[in-house]
Amino acid sequence: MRHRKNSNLKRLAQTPLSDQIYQNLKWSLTIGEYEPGSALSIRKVAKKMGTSAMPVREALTRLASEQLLQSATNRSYRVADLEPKRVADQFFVRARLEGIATMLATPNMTNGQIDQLEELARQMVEDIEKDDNESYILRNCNFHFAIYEAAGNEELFWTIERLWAQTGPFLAHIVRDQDMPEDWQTLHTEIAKAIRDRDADRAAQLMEKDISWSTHTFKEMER
Amino acid sequence: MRHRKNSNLKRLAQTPLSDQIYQNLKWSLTIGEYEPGSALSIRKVAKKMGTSAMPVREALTRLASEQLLQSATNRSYRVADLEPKRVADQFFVRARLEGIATMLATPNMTNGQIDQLEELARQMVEDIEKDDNESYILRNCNFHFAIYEAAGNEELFWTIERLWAQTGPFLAHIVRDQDMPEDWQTLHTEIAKAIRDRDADRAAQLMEKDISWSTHTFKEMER
DNA sequence: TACTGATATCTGTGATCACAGTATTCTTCA
DNA sequence: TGAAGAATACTGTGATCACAGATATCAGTA
Repeated sequence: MRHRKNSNLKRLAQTPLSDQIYQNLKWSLTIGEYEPGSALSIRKVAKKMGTSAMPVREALTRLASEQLLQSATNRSYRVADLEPKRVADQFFVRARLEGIATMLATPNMTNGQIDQLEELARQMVEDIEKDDNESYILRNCNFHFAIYEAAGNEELFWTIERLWAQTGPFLAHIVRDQDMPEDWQTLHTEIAKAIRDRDADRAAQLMEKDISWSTHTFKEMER
Repeated sequence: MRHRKNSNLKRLAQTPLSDQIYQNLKWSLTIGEYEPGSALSIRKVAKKMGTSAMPVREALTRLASEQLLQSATNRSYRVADLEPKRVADQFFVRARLEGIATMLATPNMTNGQIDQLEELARQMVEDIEKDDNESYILRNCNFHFAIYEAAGNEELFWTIERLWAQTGPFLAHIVRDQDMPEDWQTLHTEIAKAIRDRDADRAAQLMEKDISWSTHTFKEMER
């Protein structure tokens, strides 16, 4: 009687366990559920997920391959804990790519989609007032990705998605610990407005501003 | 008597077999050794490498995770064979990122490094005249990466490296089958000159031109 | 000859074990 | 009480097996 113990993850039609675990962990990283530097052991995660070590191991090596996790030799996997310079580099690349994506998206978005952006922006202001960081992080994520999806460039979307997962743990750290600059309250509303006006250059510029604030924060931490 | 049969890959100090295989295959993809669509079976690659299936399997899932390989359910892994639109999207992202990297690199490069660029550009002209495609591909790769390394942004470098591996099989296909436009002979020399003049904008512009030629080629294949 | 259906082979995936390192804990001695 | 060293528990990695689904091969029929 081997195999198939009772498991939390069912074997869904055709999607391998390792994929489910990979997606699962990647999302957790994106929304900052793990602190930078925290350890993830194969067997422990496997126990938590209710599977054998095998699929977890694949998921972790994949995440490490995308530099979301770090792996020293014969040491447990850890959530990447990078030099401030490196994190700033990541935010720099994000700023550029997301600017480009915004420029591409601006003429493509329907008025209905822009309505949703404005609604999200409004709710995010509420989140800040209520000090609800977790909700803010989620809505911020939805806001941005709604735009990038409209850009219509799969490769661009996918690259940005990876960068979000990479910077996720750090951004969450900032949002939770630091005071957010005041214009963050209005920035997302302005972005939605620029898209409404079909002003691609301004939308892209605001988007880069939104992200590069994080860049500056990390460059200052370097000192 | 299990384990450790005679293997082509030695267990080098601290670098896992799966890493070696991963790097090995990734490089092969970058320089276009595999045709898009060709199959890679875990057990066959393992036999060729002289290892068990285990490390090969990790390498292949990692490559698939980075979209260098495709994996249908219960089917063998294949070198990505993408829609022309998707490939064009990849080249678009590459063009932008490599433009940015060139701009960052221009003020950083030493005169000695620029000498090397010019030498490479000169040799590439020879390669075209001698119709030595494989040598051209290698030198082209070295030329570009020498610049991106000088940009001093690890994240940017790494993202571009991944995109090269993704577009590698397609670019090699173009270089081998199509006639290259005439200004390719002089483009790299011009890029080196612009960097020598410390004209970052012009260097970036030329770099984007170099890459976007591939974009247009693939957009035309779409029809 | 052309089509059909059964059989054999090959595919990735998950589980399990063996191993060699690393980290931790616990004991022992001063 | 303190430090040092041995023993134990834990880590990722590689090999091997079991399994189910997909593919290819080949025989038998019309």
